[in-house]
Amino acid sequence: MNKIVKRKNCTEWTEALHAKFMEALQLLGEGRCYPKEILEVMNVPGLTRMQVASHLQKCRRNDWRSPEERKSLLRPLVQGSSSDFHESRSSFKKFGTMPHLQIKEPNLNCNPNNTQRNSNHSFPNLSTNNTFAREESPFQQQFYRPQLHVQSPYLSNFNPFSNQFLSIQNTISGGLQQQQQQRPLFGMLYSQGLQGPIIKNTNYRSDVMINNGHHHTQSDYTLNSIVAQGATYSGNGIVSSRNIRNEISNGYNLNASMDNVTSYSSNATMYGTYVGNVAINGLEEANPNFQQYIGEPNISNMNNPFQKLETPSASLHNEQDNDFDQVYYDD
DNA sequence: GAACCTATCT
DNA sequence: CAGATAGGTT
Repeated sequence: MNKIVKRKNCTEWTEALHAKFMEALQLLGEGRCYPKEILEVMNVPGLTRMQVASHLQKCRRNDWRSPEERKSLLRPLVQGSSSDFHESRSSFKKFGTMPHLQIKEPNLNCNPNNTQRNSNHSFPNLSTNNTFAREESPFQQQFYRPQLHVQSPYLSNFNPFSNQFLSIQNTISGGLQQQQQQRPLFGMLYSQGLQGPIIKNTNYRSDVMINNGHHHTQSDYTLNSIVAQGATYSGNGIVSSRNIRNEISNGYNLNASMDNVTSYSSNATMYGTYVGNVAINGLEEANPNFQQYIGEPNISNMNNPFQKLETPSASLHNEQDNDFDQVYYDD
């Protein structure tokens, strides 16, 4: 007998296979993470689209554990947080369907510019301009369709529960709840209704900065807004990091200073998140003062990664500087 | 009707 | 529990 014969129909998603999967995602870019395409890119003989889809589902929901992880995950550690879980599940359902997105501005370099809108809540302060806010795990973004088209005055809501991903994640670690209250959101004000530069926000520790203005010269496109985001996911040898540094896209400058973002330990269900400062404005260079770095604990073992990211804002350099106004939504 | 997606089953 | 499948949606 040859080994050509398949053992079972049940493919096991090994680290390696998953790695391939992740690679495919990377390759495809945020806009096209669909089972079919992933499958094609992966180009693994026996693999079917449905299998990929299934795996994708798991990953999106953060349900998937690598075989290796499973082993080490033999510890219970349940703290009666199941209720949380269910709660989020319900809302999850509500917003579960993917929005219809339009792909726009393909030339933006910033991959993680996705937007997904699940519901629109109006947000008092920012309603005037085109405001855009979002929250999502970069990691997750990888799995979803990105490149949304952010419609003008548009504000997605900040309720963490509106975001299925977040919900799920929240359930992952107990401490999350608090994070949610921090309103991880940010706003962007586009002078000209640009759709491009959406810097995605990150989940748990997003410090928002909204710059109101006087420091800018109105150049062709001025984006008065500071947003932060960053994340890194690394698993199975795949690291996708978004270090945004003076990225220039479509004529406008994206001055993002952020040092390394987050890290994700292959086992975790989490993505750390780091929030750097991205300043998008007419200025040519990133303002050093602007830099904000939220200390990144080595999140190697993170039962509750978020906890650690909770307070760092207190130590942000920027906090005392007046160069820019910062607004933190900490409660 | 294919591809997606979520939910549910095995 | 991981992965397959059902069944609804786009």
